Amino acid sequence: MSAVSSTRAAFSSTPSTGVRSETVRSANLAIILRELHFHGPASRSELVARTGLTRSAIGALVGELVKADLVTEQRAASDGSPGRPSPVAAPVVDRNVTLAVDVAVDSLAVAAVGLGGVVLHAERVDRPRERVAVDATIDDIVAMVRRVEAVLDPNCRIIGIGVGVVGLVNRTDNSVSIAPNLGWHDVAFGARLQHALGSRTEVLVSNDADLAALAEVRRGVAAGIRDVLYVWGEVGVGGGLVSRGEPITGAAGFAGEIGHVPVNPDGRPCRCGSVGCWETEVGEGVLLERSGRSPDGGRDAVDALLADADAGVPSALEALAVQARWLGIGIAGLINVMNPSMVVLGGLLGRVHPYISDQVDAEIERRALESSRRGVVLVPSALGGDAPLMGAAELAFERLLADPLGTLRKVSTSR
Amino acid sequence: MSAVSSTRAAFSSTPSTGVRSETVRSANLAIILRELHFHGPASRSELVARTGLTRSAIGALVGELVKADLVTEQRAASDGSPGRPSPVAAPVVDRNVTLAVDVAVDSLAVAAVGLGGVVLHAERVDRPRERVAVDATIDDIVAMVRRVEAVLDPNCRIIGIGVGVVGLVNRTDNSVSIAPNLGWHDVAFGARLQHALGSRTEVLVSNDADLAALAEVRRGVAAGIRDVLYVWGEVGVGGGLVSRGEPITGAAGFAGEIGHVPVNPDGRPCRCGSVGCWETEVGEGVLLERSGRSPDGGRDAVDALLADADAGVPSALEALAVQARWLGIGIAGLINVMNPSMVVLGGLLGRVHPYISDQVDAEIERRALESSRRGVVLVPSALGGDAPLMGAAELAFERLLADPLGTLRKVSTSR
DNA sequence: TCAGTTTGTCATCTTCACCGACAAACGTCG
DNA sequence: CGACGTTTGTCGGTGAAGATGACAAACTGA
Repeated sequence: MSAVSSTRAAFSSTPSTGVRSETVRSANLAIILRELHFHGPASRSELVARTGLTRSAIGALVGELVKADLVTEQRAASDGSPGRPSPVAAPVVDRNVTLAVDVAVDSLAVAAVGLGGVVLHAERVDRPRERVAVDATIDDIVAMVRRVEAVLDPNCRIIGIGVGVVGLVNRTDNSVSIAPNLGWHDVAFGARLQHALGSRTEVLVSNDADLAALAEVRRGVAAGIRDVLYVWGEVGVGGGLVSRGEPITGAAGFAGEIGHVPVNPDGRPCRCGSVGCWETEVGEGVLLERSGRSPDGGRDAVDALLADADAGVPSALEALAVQARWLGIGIAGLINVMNPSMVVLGGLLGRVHPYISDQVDAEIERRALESSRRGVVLVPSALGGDAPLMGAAELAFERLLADPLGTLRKVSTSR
Repeated sequence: MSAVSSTRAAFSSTPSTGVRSETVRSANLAIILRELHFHGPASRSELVARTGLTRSAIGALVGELVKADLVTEQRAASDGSPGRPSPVAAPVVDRNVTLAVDVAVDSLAVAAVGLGGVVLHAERVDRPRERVAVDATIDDIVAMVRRVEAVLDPNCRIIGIGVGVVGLVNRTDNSVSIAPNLGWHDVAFGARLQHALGSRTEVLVSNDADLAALAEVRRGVAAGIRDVLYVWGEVGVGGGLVSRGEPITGAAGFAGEIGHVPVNPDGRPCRCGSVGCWETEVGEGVLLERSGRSPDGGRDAVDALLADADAGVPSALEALAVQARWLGIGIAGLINVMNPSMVVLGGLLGRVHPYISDQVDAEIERRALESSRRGVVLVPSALGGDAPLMGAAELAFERLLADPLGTLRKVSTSR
């Protein structure tokens, strides 16, 4: 079981284990820390209002977090209102840090993200196709992590390490089952990276589209929205499903492979071995092909296509129209399945969407049930290409946010 | 917000509100009551082992449940093991009852279900197409409820009332948005039925496929399995999605309309207005049509078709083969989206499955990603046609199981 | 019948949040 | 500039709930 779900089990809706008063403390500390992490600094009185706890309880809880160096308190700047000013609690950004890693197809990124979601330092390097092997990737990541660590506060704690990988990730053991774009197959990536880093904290690995969805829901366009469908498309199409504010992982963590839903059973063969998968109709390759270009023209070819569309070139408009139809068909099906209140489009699909939004909307209106689609909004991703990286950081923070002091005890002894 | 999610919010993973010691008590009472409701009678020492609470805590908690007449304690039958025997706690079935209602296409069912999931009394009546109007339906339900109530223990409490309807149900206000098979449109069904029954407890309404899924996960073939895809098909196709043991409802409760996922965009028109929805390829109508029968032959025609298949009649086998292909295509897509560990087939699809399981498996193997489908099992429904009714009862129990004493206070004052 | 084992019960302790009184720190008004 | 009202932190006391540990009860088996 992943760390996220296990630490939360104590307070889930069907807890097998009993609740003790100690659990109450940990839950209330978690509430406050989550509040500060996600919504930024807040005065004590704001915390009182939001949690419903008393002033004395909040005082004690914040005090404990301060003692643990997770939170600082500062005098409030006077805002003109009467009464004694309430000190403002803020997360200690510099000394509570997660490392986030993104293993993309042609680039590698590492970031250090402080509590509160502040990016302290980030690096992204392009890399040639020859260096995507597992060992080379791990070597490169370790080197980047060392560079990033050198910049950090020497007294800082590494709370967790989160990794996003373009591929199918088994979240029960942080291994990569298959990553076609990297040529990986059954790699115990989490364990190997952890060993290479010499870290005692578990390296959490997840699918990059799932992490992008997490990032958008936590800090992006979908912040605060509980039922979200995130669709990420470049060469392939992936997705992240969020229900009640929590990502749907599936039994082993493979959920969200929406690019391989059959939409055209007699269509093109897919690299997954099936035929007519959604990504064979909305991926970058077909779009370029339909506009008369080479399917592996890459980003530059897409730019040219969109320029053509701006200029009104018929072949470009036609290719986009076909794209719009299939995009609408796939999204409509997923709306019927999930009934989200927001659909977020990332990657290529986010770039293309402004050109075809009307056609996509029309197709959805035709294909999705009226009840299910009522109130749904389609929006482009807010975090762009760094969404998986930000999601990886959030994944690494989850353990701390679920049980602050308990996690800290483990982190401090692991050094 | 539905009662289920609101009562659980206090202990969900992201509680906005603080946790008090009173909440601890209510959570622990809930744990014990859930244990007894779902897993049957248990000795106190078993409860100690399962919850991790101490003997004294369990004693006090069980005592409180006994005082509330939710639980009885009896001396254990000696089982040959040494030591002082632990009294066995069992739910009080007869006096804690929910009413379950199932509004199906051509029948109506009402049941009284006692705590622990025991069906105390159930009635199902077929009804002609002329009586499906809202008012007639409500009249019939009220009459059936009165008959059922007459059989119950005069001292029993009605804990809740749950209703399943063949149609799209808005769970935020228990209204039926649209039920094509009944000709209903925007009906405040929950409120109207509640008024007609003269009840003060909220009548909870949900989609019948969602409820069938709930029933299968709580007490059927999928008991204890956390990620389940339930596919229910007769004339139309519906579904219930379960992730982490909890049903996925979507933003307004419309999630699970898997029958309207586009699988054949240039296929048959669907009664929903779209084209090539999954149910146009796997519903009862096409299956009969493909075997050379009238599409509205109903259950008898299906029986004849299956008899033909047993006898090896080519047209029947061919129709089933086509059915198998489309069934596999749809399920494969949903496996890629959800990564369940079990797929449950209900209704017609459950009946047909034994005839075509190999072909369906083969299609899934071709269409679903290897990682996602690994370990997935397809099984027919265990509860059959009564699954929605049983699910309605479970829906009605949820409030009590989330906060036993708090709910009881409301129930007792409402009479 | 007696030792061994398991379990219920009871008094006491610890933890944690609530409550109420008081003091501190601010703005405002005369 | 100082008194007043307002808001908020702090501190001691209270109550609820589970943990602890000693002791009694109830069963098995020799």
